[in-house]
Amino acid sequence: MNTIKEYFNLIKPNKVINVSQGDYLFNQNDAAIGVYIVQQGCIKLLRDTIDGNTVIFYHAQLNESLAEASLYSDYYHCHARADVNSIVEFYDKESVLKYLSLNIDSSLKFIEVLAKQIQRLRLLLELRSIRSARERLFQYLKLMSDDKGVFLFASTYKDLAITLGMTHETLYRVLSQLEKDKVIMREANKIILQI
Amino acid sequence: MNTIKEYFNLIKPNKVINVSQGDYLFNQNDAAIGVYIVQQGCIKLLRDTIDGNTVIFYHAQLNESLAEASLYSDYYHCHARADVNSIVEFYDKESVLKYLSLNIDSSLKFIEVLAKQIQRLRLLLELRSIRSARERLFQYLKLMSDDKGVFLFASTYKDLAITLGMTHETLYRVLSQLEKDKVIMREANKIILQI
DNA sequence: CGAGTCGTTGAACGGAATCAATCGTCGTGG
DNA sequence: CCACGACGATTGATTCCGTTCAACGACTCG
Repeated sequence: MNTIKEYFNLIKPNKVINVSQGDYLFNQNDAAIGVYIVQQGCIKLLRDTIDGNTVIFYHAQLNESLAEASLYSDYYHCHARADVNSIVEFYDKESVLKYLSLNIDSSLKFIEVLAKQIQRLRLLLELRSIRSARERLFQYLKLMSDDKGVFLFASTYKDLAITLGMTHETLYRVLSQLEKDKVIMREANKIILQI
Repeated sequence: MNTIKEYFNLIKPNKVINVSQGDYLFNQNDAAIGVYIVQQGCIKLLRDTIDGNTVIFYHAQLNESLAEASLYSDYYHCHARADVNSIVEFYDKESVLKYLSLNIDSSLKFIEVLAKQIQRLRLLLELRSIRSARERLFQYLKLMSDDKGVFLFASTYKDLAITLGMTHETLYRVLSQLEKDKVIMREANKIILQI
């Protein structure tokens, strides 16, 4: 639903790229040559901060686009890394811009995708303004879980910690705290909110 | 340059609204009825977190649009408050969407504005991942200052503290620390980086 | 099998939040 | 017009929570 793929099908990808686990699709400050759509696997957008920490902006999943924001920028502003072996389609910038300028429906869809991105980023920013680690995690889980209170995570706890702006040690601690207080239950790769 | 105003001039605003200092143009969870462009003054987009803190997403200045991201959403996701007496133009959602669907150039410009927003938000998120308050402030100043190292702030120190995700007390402390260490100089409403 | 990484817990430290108090300024209303 | 209140700017003292450093078991992958 939040994918642009369906509105993007009149244009052919320039190429299809295999990215092995751990490899970078592109790096921060590389020339921004185009956008990508994930066909298989998952690409993570991240940046390294001056003090050696990491920020994760986005996990691009199946059919989701990435680097859209770089359409109007000369270089990429973050790294794109594959956590698992992944396949992505590449669309060069000129073709995309031309395509958008000819297909108003796609442009509108693109606007929608970008607007959603903005809301997602604002949400992350809001979360970061919650000082308490426990509360920050709890609010995140509440936001990200489905109506049954189930939160599935594709990624690792370490990544979750990064997303939440805390160390993984702190995350483990607040997780077991919340579990002890019967606020959550943990299973294989899901967390269940007790409401 | 980052304003949509110039590409938005074929459409007439539904109305022009005066917002007095301290008043809210709209509140979080109000029905999203349209977008606004600042004609005079400054509108701040903000949200309150669960623990009583505040997040500032954006300061919309002259000719900048606000609430664009709400075009595809049923309600506003944040508050919009005027810090000074301000005047804004209002464009209802349907007209804007219709206008965009008829004017490909405006759509593309809109995409550009949204892309810039995303990059700004990512920057803020990156800043939030810097743990040390001093370093966080320093990086912010480096990013936001001009090539002479001058950072002008329209707003107050308190708002700056909120933007940086720290208390105003902490901000004052690191400010005077940086000043003592001759990293910055402070004047009326500017901060000058010594490089 | 060993290297590497994730998940987990413990102990100690440090830095930012919190609480508190003061000063200056600005606007307002009696 | 001046007193008063509100709020921004500033600094001090104390507390507390998250980081940091460290160690260990489990698991995977080459």
